[in-house]
Amino acid sequence: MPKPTFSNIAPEKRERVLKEAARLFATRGFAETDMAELASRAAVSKGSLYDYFESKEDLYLSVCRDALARSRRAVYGGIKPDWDLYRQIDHIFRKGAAFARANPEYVRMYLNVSASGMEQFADKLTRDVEGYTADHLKALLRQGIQDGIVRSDVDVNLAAFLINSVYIIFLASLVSRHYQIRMKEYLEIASRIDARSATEQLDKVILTIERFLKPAQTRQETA
Amino acid sequence: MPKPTFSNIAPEKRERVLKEAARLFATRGFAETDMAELASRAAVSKGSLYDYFESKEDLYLSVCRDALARSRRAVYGGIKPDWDLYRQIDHIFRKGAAFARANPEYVRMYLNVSASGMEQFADKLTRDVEGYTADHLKALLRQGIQDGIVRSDVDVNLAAFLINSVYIIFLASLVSRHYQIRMKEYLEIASRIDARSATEQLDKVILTIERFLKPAQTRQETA
Amino acid sequence: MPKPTFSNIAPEKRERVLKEAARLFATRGFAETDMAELASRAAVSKGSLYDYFESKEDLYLSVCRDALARSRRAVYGGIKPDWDLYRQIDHIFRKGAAFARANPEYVRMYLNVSASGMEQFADKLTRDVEGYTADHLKALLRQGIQDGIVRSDVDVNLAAFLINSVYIIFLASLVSRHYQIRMKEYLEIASRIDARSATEQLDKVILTIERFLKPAQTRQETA
Amino acid sequence: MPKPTFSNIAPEKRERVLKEAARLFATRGFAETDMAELASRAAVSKGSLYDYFESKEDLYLSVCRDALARSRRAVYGGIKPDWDLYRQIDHIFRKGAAFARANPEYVRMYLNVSASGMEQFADKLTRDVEGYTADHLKALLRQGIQDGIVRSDVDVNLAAFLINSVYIIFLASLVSRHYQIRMKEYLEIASRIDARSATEQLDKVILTIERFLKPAQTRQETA
DNA sequence: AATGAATGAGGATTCATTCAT
DNA sequence: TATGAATGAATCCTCATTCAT
Repeated sequence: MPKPTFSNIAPEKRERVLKEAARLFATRGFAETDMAELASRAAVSKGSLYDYFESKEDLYLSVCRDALARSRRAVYGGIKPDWDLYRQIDHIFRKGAAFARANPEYVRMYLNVSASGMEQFADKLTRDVEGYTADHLKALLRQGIQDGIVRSDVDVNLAAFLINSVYIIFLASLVSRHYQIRMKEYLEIASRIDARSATEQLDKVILTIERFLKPAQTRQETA
Repeated sequence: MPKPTFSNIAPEKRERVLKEAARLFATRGFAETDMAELASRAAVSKGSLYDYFESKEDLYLSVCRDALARSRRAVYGGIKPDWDLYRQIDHIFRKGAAFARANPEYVRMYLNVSASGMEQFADKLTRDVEGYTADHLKALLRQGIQDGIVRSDVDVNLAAFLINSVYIIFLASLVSRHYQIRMKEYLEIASRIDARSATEQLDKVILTIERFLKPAQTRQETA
Repeated sequence: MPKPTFSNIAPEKRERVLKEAARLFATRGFAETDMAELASRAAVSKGSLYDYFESKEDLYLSVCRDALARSRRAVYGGIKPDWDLYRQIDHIFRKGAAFARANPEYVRMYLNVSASGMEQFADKLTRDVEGYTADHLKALLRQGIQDGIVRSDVDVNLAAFLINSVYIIFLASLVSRHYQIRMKEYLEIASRIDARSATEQLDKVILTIERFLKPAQTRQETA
Repeated sequence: MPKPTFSNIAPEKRERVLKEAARLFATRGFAETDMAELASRAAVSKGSLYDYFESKEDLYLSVCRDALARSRRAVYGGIKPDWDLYRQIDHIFRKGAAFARANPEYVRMYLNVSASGMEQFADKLTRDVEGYTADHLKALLRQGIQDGIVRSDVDVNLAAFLINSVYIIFLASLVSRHYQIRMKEYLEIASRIDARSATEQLDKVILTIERFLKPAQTRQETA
């Protein structure tokens, strides 16, 4: 909830503020981000920042909401409703990974919301963020079972939970130092994780999810 | 690396410092934790804290290392080497969940290391933390394949990565507000996640992992 | 000295600005009053405020002068020149108290001028405010002595000073938290000071002043 | 309620802080006083100020309480319990005036508490300050009536209220620009109010109070 | 005459760390 | 080894005033 002033200013300025805020919050974290530095990077005055947002918290929340909208557009925007579960999962994972590579700051900010001291933001953001994805995945799974392309003994809620967990950790592995190191340790990758190696792993992950979901006969056909 | 002084003081004081530090860091996060408050909670003087540790960073790192040792003991301590993969996974997940419920501060600190601004700690901790688990899981998987209790088409590294990812997210869901809300959204749990409902979900998760790993015939036998 | 612009605008707007300024200055004090808040309460733009007045100081001064004119009209307006001292004092005290109850903000602003940091305003306002009252009271006292209704041994200047002092403190006791508490402590009033109890005390104050001024024989007659 | 630290530091430093705080608060007022300037004047660091006091408010309150104790000691300290009303009033007014001349900052701070925005301080200080004086004056008046040195038709509470009102305004006239100008206007004093002219007026004020309180016969004897 | 976005100096408060005792 | 007073840079936020429209 930015102040009304924020919608009155030049769109480029608005973009600049949101973008630099995301970059800084994603680099330093909420507590360590300095409003003065943010203002100077966004080429606005400190005072203006407070004309646009009630507080640092409000700014953070606004950036998160903006990030959410953007990522949803980027990941879910191109989906055709008639695509089946597997095509949609493939699309979501690939667009998600591409988005994470192009906008690592947004994924970092997502991860930060699970850190200590960020509960206030989780309370205001998480249900919104996760509810959408959860509903989407569950609907797809249910339809998949109905259509016979998903094993009927799959627990829809748990499967959605697990698929999204893998999604989160995979994206996190593209943007957070900790998860990067971890992924390299697990997948025995020596070099920096570049687009190529990321895609390579992504292929395997998607395949694994499919194999896990498809009914026995279907799987054999695929193999 | 605490200073030598830290090993000379009374063990109860040492415990108190580590415990209160973990609690505070896990509640507030690194940046927001106040050394003065920490000192007062641990009933030592601010000066003493700096007699024991080089800096706030050093203290944080020491607490993390201590936490790692404790959690490893709690989770891997009771494992008999001759247990097979499934028995070990069951043990690890259950002990891990119990540990997370008993010591949420340690899991929270783990999560914090993936947040922005914590890269310095990830660089010093992550490989250690993850390497051990990764090696253990991979060895088990390899042995499992050799013994014919794990599907031979499983990619060992990726499977270890995925199993551990699920483990992390599950524990996170027991201690972090964000992941709690998320889990409740996915698994459609209305009430607080208590020991009972956590175990219930855990059973399903463990079962799902098994089903995913076991060769077709084995799975059919199980069913 | 508002700018000429201020006399060109709609009278209702002029009133609104003066009234809201008085209310806010009287509530927060000069330093703590925010020109932005004032503008929004008066439903004018911040820019307009500076079209009407040179500065915050100028606005404050203007409000004080306006308050002075209003209070003089309210208190001295209804006096007939042929009334004697006692009738006029009675009238002044009662109209003054009524004015204070109806417009506490003006009396509060008067009190504020004696606070630290307000010397600039005292220099510009006090002589004006006090000179008028002093002259009036002294003239009345002199006439009273001449007419034999005031003790001849009364020091006119000091008596005027004391009468007005009592007047000030009494009005202050109707509008300022500090003087309210003080009055309740002295006069042992338990409840809020309402119109009834204020009038009751006022009667006694006026009577006391009369008794103090009247020559011995006159006083006995009165008793 | 300063923090315990404040009682641990060197007494000279403690005095310095209280004294410079009183000076600055009395010069600028609460809102306009800068903690940084105060720290530098008291030759302590800004941080230390916050080791001694919870906040600016706490510091202000502490200075007021200290001022109250000092002024009470200065004014009421030398009184012998067997002195009669008139001797005590004479003593109080003269010591009060001397104290105000020697420590104008304390009287200014008293006046500030009645200004807008200072209600929080009035709530915490006024009853204490005024209760003591009120009780003292009322007891003296009651005793005076009993002893036949005070007119029996005097309303004790109101008389105490009025005497103290005159006391307040008189002291205020020694320290506040506004009340100084006002006094000069009323008493037609052209020059600065120095010790001599102040004492001169004080004599008259005390005499007037006496004349107002003494029974008719006594008064005639006095005259 | 009116608007409201923009500015940046200013001000309260915090906190890691030091050091004399 | 223990203490806790001292420091001052750092940081969030405010606000009088200006000025382009």
